[in-house]
Parts: sequence; structure tokens; C-alpha cells
Amino acid sequence: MSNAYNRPDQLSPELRKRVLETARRLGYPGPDPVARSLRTRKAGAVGLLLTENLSYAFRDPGAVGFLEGLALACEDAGQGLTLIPASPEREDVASVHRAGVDGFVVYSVPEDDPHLAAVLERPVPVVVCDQPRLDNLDWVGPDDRKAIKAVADHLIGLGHRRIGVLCMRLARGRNDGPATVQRQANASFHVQKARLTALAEEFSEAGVDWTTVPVVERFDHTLDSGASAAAQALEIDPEITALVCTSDILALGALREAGNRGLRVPEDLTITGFDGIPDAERAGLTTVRQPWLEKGRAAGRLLLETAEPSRPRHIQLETQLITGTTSGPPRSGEEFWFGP
Amino acid sequence: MSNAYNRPDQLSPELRKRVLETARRLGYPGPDPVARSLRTRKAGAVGLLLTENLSYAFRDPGAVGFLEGLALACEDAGQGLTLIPASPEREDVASVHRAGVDGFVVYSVPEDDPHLAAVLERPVPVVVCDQPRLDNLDWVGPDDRKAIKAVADHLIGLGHRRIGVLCMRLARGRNDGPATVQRQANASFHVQKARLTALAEEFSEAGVDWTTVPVVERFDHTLDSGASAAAQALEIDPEITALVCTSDILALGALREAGNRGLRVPEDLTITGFDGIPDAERAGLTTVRQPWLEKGRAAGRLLLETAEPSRPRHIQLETQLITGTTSGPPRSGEEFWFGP
DNA sequence: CTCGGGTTCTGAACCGTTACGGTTCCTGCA
DNA sequence: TGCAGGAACCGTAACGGTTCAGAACCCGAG
Repeated sequence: MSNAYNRPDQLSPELRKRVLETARRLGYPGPDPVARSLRTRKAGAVGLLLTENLSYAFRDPGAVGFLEGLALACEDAGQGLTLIPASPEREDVASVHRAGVDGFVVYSVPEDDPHLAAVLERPVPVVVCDQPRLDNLDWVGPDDRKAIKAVADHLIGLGHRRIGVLCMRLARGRNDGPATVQRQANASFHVQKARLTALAEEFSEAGVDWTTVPVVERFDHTLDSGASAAAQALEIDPEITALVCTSDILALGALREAGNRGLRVPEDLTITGFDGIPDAERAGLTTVRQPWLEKGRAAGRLLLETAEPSRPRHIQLETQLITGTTSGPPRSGEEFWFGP
Repeated sequence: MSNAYNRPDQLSPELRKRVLETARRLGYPGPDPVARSLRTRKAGAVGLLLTENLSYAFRDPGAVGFLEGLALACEDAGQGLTLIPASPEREDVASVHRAGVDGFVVYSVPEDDPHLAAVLERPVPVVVCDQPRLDNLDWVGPDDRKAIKAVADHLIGLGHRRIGVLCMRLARGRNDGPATVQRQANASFHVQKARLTALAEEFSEAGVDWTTVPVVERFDHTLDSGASAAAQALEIDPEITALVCTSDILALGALREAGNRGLRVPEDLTITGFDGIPDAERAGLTTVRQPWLEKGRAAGRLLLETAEPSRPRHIQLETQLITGTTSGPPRSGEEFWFGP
């Protein structure tokens, strides 16, 4: 029976035809995929666990690029891609347990998320992405520290010493406002944390007291959030000459807010982003481009290529500082304080 | 055993603790999801079959919105969402057979796609979306004919009688160029076909000989495609006063091309789109807005709500003509021919 | 002491497939 | 005619969980 469907070479065409014929007559719908999976121990699909908020994954252009890359890798291998329902409110870890998949890609999930713990309990390979490396797990990501340091060096080189920072959510709890140094240090979203600490290091080295730098956090990742965060940062310290944003979306929002306030960019205010999404490049934003599609593709390939579980593999992606038209030297009034 | 994990109330806490303890000691990773699925006849996931080209689904803002809505519906129901790998080149119908899912959402798949046939063979519920209604299948979609007729009426009302049309691929084979009336009639992508035939009807009624209307087809769905298609249409008939595009992406490309040629929109050339993607609204494009997210959500809900298989359900979505700044009366030279 | 009723626990059947080994049958060759 | 060898076919045992029937046990009432 099984052979008739799956191994036509194992039996005569005549018998095969007869089997299929009667099968159809009996209303047999073909081999059951689940039973097959049980027997062969292959589900034929990869699970994707992603950030708490599912909508984020589809609204953020970077995340969509990642998803596309991952989907392409799966398609190439003839594997399905299953989005695991992991809503943040009801901590429905069961969904992870129920998922019939051969492995997981975990994308930008906070370290303390119970779903992540549930994934790690499953006896299947796991690749983490845009997260801290975990013991014995394959990893894909950019060098966030190095990338944001390129931005910092660029700004420091231009002469900026008084800056503000706009960042995305740092922990699962909502906090729309300034983030204390304490909160920065305890951030559970690794990417944001890495970018902030690297910024702090670099500007501290350049003589800036990081505790005086306003770091404004936003829970939602939208243009509006960026705009209001920019307003808040400028309110806290109107002397700011540069706004460093940890994402392009926030930066584009900040750009809009600057426009509304009649601030010229970059003459009055320098604004930088991070991610390299199409809209940012179109707006001429100074930002860091990262290969989103490649990131997804790499994660998928890593998971699908059979690995020796002994040595976890790390794929570090190249990033590139794009110097746009939104960064320039600080306005002259400020420059005076640091100039000759 | 099963009870220990799934029905804590069915056995004493003491025994339960003991069972879990020894299970852990033996390295038992918890109930196997596939075996559970086999027994319970529930996979806990929904399959999504979409247009040949997977990248399209992630690059088209409308499709991403649809995907988001569908994913949200699945998440609400605690169901996974599995993207079926259906690459167009290798006709890998096996992927449909192998997918462990409780049902399928089929989105904008050409009628003659073998994957669609394979889905219909599976004994699970199916919802089709942005496709022709199929016998006994739930259906979700806008009223494409009515929606595009609103555009046509708008243009006819403004006085346009000499138009060009830009459309997406009509069939699986590549054809970058004018589409004959024959090809329009045989189109296997339902949405495109519906829009074209409705346009033809409406303009014919207004006295336009449809066979003289240049309809330019593009295989890829990008701004560049839109631009080059616009160029081609204007070359075929330079007297055109309006370009009707069956998608916003094409329209935005046409807008760019018009700019490059020094044509003022709408004074020299009217351009309309279809879909209502954010970029289009930002550009002030005259277009038809359709509720992408709701479409996905409706499809998901339809599939997940248990239906009586006797009566297929149809959900028709509302669309809305958005009159932007890219449509106006035809340029006066032309108007002369139809004016008083 | 026995019986009935309720709770806790055990064991076996079943879900539908694939892998594998065994059996039959046929062909070719000595 | 006998036999080896291979192709074609068939039967059966897992795979790992859920479910359900019934065994075992406990307790209080008659």
C-alpha cells in the first residue's frame, strides 16, 4: 500500500494501478501525513518562535525580510515553516509542546520568555537569531556591538558629545519614557541591550558621562513612537546635537518630529538609525545596513543542514555603515564648547 | 503517563510527582506532538498555500497584511500557521501531501496549479481567498469587479476615454508586454482577470473600443516593472490620458516614470492604483483600499470555526475608492474631442 | 462482615504509516 | 529437471500517545 504511493519502483505498474484504483473507489485520501511523520520521525517542517508580539514581525520591514529569507531556505529544502502561536498574555507554552516540527528557529525572543524555555526542552535542534548565544546552540546574528560602534565613532568623529538615544522596548513590561542605567543593564531584549551598552562604552571613552545621556524607551515600534520619543528626548535635554536611534523606524519618526519642530537635519540635529530598511535608505538616513534576507536564510540553512551537535556553529553577518544626509557636524553654538 | 502531563486532576499529586520525577530521570522529553496528533486527529496547525512565488508574499505589502491577519487569527485560536513550500519550478506536490495540518488557506493561487489540486484531494477543510469560488468551499475576498468599476466610473466621469492599463501577470508563463484580448480572457490569475474584464465592460459601455486599449502585462511585481510598463503603454499610444493600474506597486512605478518624462500628474496624465497599501496613500494615489488584515483574519476564522460542510460560506469584504491627487480631468487637448 | 460506591491506577486497544524480513513466483542456466 | 537468484509481493511489528474499560483499593453504611 505504502509502496504504491511512495515507491512506484518497488512494484509492478499493473499492481500499482490496481491498488490506486481500489483505493480511490474506497475513498482513501492518500497516506496520512501525521502517521507518516510518526513513523519516519520527520515532521517536514521547521518551527519559528518569535518576539512576543506577532504583529511586530509583520509590521517591521526588517523582520519581514528575515521571514522571507527563512521561508526561502525552507522552500529550497522542501520543508514547511510553522509560525508558533506564542501570544505574550496567556503564557501558552503548550503551543510549543504541540508543534510538530523537526527543529526551531528562535528569533529575538527575550531571555526570560517561557516559550524559549519550552523550546529548549524539546529534543530537536534549535537555532537562535538576534539573541545572545546559548550553550551548544547554533547562532546567527550581526555583531551588534561593532555595528553600533561604527555609528558612535562616526558621530564622535563629527564632534558630537551631547547626544540623546531612542530605543525599542528593553523588557517585557511596558515603559514609555526614560530608561535608567539600571534598566538598560537589566534589559532582557538582547539586541537592544547590546546596542545600548556598546554606545555607552564608546561615548564614555570619548569623555561623555553616560549617566547624563537621556535614553528614551518606547514599547511600540512605530513612527509615532519615534516621533514622541524624540520630542521627549529633546525636552529632557534641548542641547542635544545628535539623536542616536536603535532602529530605522524610530529614526524616521524622529526625523518627522524634527521636521515638525522646524529643526534642520543635519544642521540643527543629527539623526541616525539602525537596520537599513528600504524606507530609511530612501530617506537618506545615516544608518547601519544589515543583510536581513541573508540572516533568515542562514538561520534556515543552519537548522536544515545536519549538524554534529557537538560543535555549535556561529554565523556572524557583516554590517555596513551607510552615511546618509542626516548626519553632520554639531551646530556651531555647541561646537564652540569643544572646538579650539 | 499521559494523565500525568495532561490531566493532573485525574491522579493523586503524589503519584504525578513520582511519575514526572522518574520521567525526567530517564530523559523523557515530554509527550511527542506527532504521536499525539495521530491519536487525536488534530495537528494544531493551519496550512497556507500561496502564489507560486514565495518572495512575492513577503515583498508585497498587501500580502504581508493578509499574512499578518491570518497569523493573528491562528494565534487567537492557539493554532500554528504552516507555510507550505510550493515552489513553482519543481512541481513538488508531495509537500502538500506531507503537511500535517488541520486545514488549508489557499491564497491567490492560479486555478491550474497542481498544488491546488493536491490540496483539494486532502480530506480537510479549505478556505480560498482572492480566487474564484470553488464548489463547496468557503471563500473570502473583495468584490473585485465592483471595486474596479468604481475606479472606471471615476475616470469616465472625469472624461477619460483614451486609457492604458497596467496589470500583473495573467498566467503562469512569463509575458512582459502587451496582453491580447485573448490572453486577458484566458488569464488564470483570477483577481487580475476579474479586474480586467470589469474594466473592459465598464469602458465598453462608455463607448470605448476595448480592443484598442493597450493592456501591458508584467511578470514581476515591482516599481521597476510598473515604470517600464508605463513607458511601454505610452509608447503604444501616446495619446493616453489615464493609466489604470491593477495594483498600487505598478501605479507607483508608473508615477515615477511619469515624473522622469516630465509629465505632470494629474494634469498631463491620470494614474490610478489598486490595493490601498501605505506607500500609495502616502503618495496621494487614487486607489481602492481593501482591508488586507481583515481579509487574512476572516480567512483564518472561517477555517478555524467549525463549519457545517454542507453550506459553504462566503465573506465579501468592503472596498473603498480613495480619490487622491493623481487623478483629474484629461488634458485639454484631449478633452476637446469629447467636450462641447 | 459484607456490600455498594467512589476514587485511583493499570493495561490493552487503537490511530495509520513505514521498515523490514519472509514468502512466493518466475526466469535463466546447467 | 533441478536449482540459484532475483523481482514482486505480503504480513507484521514498531512509532508514541490517548482513551477507556475494568481492576484494585478505600471507606462508610447496613
